[in-house]
Amino acid sequence: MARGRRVNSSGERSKQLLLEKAIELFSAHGYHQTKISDIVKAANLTQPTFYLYFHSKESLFNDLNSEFQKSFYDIFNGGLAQLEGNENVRKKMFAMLKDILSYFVQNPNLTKIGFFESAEAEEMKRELADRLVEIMTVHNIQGSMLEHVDTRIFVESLLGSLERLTLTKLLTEKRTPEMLAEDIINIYFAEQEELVR
Amino acid sequence: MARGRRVNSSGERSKQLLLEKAIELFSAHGYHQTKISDIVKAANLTQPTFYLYFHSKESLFNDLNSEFQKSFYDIFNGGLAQLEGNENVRKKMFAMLKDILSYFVQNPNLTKIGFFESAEAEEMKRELADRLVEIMTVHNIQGSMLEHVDTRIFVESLLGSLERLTLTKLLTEKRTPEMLAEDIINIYFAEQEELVR
Amino acid sequence: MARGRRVNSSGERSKQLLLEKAIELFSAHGYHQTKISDIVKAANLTQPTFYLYFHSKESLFNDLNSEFQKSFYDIFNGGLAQLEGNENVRKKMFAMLKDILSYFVQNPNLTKIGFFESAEAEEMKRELADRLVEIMTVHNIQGSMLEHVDTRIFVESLLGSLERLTLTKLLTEKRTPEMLAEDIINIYFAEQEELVR
Amino acid sequence: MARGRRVNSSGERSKQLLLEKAIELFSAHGYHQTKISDIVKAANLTQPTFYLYFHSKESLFNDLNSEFQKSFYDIFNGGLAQLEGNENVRKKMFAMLKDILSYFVQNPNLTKIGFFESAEAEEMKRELADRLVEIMTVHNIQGSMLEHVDTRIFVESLLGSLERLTLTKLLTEKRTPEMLAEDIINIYFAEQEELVR
DNA sequence: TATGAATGAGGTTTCATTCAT
DNA sequence: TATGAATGAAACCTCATTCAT
Repeated sequence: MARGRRVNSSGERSKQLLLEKAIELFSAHGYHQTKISDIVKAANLTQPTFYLYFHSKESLFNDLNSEFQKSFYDIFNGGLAQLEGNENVRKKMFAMLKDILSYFVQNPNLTKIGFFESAEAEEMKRELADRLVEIMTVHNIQGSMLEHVDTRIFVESLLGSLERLTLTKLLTEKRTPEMLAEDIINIYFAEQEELVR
Repeated sequence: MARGRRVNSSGERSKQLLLEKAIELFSAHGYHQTKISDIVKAANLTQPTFYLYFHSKESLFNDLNSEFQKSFYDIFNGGLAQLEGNENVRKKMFAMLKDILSYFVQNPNLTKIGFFESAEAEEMKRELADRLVEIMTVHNIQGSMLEHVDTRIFVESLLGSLERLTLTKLLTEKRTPEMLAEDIINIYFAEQEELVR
Repeated sequence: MARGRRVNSSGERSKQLLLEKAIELFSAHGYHQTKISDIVKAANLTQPTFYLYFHSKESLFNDLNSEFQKSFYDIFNGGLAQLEGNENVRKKMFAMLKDILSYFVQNPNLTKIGFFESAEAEEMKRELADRLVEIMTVHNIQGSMLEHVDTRIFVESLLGSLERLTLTKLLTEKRTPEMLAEDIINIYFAEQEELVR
Repeated sequence: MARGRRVNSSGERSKQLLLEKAIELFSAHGYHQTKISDIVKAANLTQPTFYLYFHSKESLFNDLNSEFQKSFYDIFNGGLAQLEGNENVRKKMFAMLKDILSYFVQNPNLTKIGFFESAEAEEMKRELADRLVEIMTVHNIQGSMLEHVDTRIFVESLLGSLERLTLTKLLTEKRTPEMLAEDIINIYFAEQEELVR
């Protein structure tokens, strides 16, 4: 390939392309198995071009992770805000789950990176769990039938379900966010006369 | 500097040591971030010694994974065999979970590798889920309260809970296998007059 | 984004700017640590513009070096011409040194490049020394007190003093050309009844 | 070249070889123009071998520089200690210079690196000059004929002479340490009845 | 059995330079 | 005249693996 600018080339487009390919490859094969050479090959560009738009492989990965986390926190915090107050917990939980899962389907590869691949994902989930436990404790939420289960356990279990169902049912498009949110609600907040006591 | 066989050295001992350190490091930092040099350093041996006992880094990892899978399948299949027949499902499930979790606590690092790190883990879990779904369907198991939840979803959710609780509660020794098995049973098989119909 | 010729731009101005910045940066950080990207950034221009005016990084550096050498040779040769004849050597030497040092202070960065940085500087100094030795020998100049010192050594020593004093006292503006010329004369041509014999 | 250990190879020897070649090349072409590939090629080894013995190109260079500086400081401080007290300054100066120059001839390439190439060289020389000025001031040393020259200037001039004569006469083996030390003494400490006042 | 010594292969990153506009 | 966009070439460095002892 000759040196210099290509016909019809655009920086914005190239950067976008690299970003897309990076997300695809990172999510498909993980950080270590994705080489810069893979990314630029997929984008039909060369390695120096990568460094025109990104500082380093690591920083690109971190940026992607941050992007995910930011969006996720926004949605999660929005949902949590609704949860305060103890009526209609079931409905509110459903709404929050649906929002989260909707974001996931709309950004499947970013989700794989930020929710499953990155080192920071685990910390984020721990925080998540902490917040949920707190809210549930303060507002005295938890299905009556689960009265024998510690709230912390309840929450971690739910998180695990969310993780696995996302991976196997949502991102494989076997189920929609709505369906999955309903499933989870059915499992963790079985319908009852009164959810709180 | 001295070379050759060390006094008091035994091949088996060296191999065992390398195995242990490899398990520790792979489980702690993952495959790619664990270098052969790290393993042998931890074992106080040298790199060529590694190749005396293992064909390659990859094959060692695969061996460890296989070891885990074999044990796991044994336990799982044992449990499944009990499950056939539809009385006392709750108890049998509890027993199976307890067995699995017991194996996990006894082999925490191998579990991290074989259940969480390896590429084959996912496939194994898929199989697991398949078998569980099959059994549950054939024997018509599933709590009445979950009648609105598809069996496949139910099973994947349970698997997710198992994963996450193992990681956050069992391997951190915050909960025993018994406790955790009970928790899961309480969540997924809430006590009822009759579990099956 | 806008491309093409800027309003108010003039080729000469851009070239001059690049030249200035290049001199600054080459003199401050040396050839290898000065990147084209640094130069154009400092000049608020872009890399291709650099190649509009200069053939390459190396050729620019060489040009700068040549510019210095040319000026230097002019001054030096002028001074040498005066030196022919053996009266008033002290005064003539002083004048020559002052002229050289004046040029140095007026072109501090170019001096750093052409007198200290460039590979050719050494060759130039060798020539310089040769010429000085020749003149001094032919005209039988050299302080009586230094009768035990070989002329070549005398000259190289003086050159070394010139180098170091330029670097540490002149270019740091701790001393004027006049002062420094006098200092050197005082060291190398201590006042005597008769300078020559 | 086949992989693995070569016949008759020795780590000590390889390291030494690399060190030698590195010193040669760094001193001949400077830091930036000396590639690791050059060094290992000269040593008939491969690049990874370099990293078996040195942490990085930069650290190797720094090590070499430090080695020079340490030796130099030792010699210099030894010389300075002798200088305290004001009799026989001429002799003591001669001795010190001879020691320094002797070290230089014995380590010509290291000298080029540590005294002429490294960034730290300048700082070292500044310190050197400071110490000399201090000693000369305190002990009231300085040739009578140089009474019109500021001590600082005197010292910097001497240092410049030392630099240049080292480069052009000593390292080219045109003059021995003894001869050069004498030359410098003759220039800067012209014989007199009394050196101090 | 074990190690000292070495390397093939390949990774990330940098930089001077060039093309298309 | 000037720039946005791109790349060839090559630098430093790492790691799994292997040979000679």
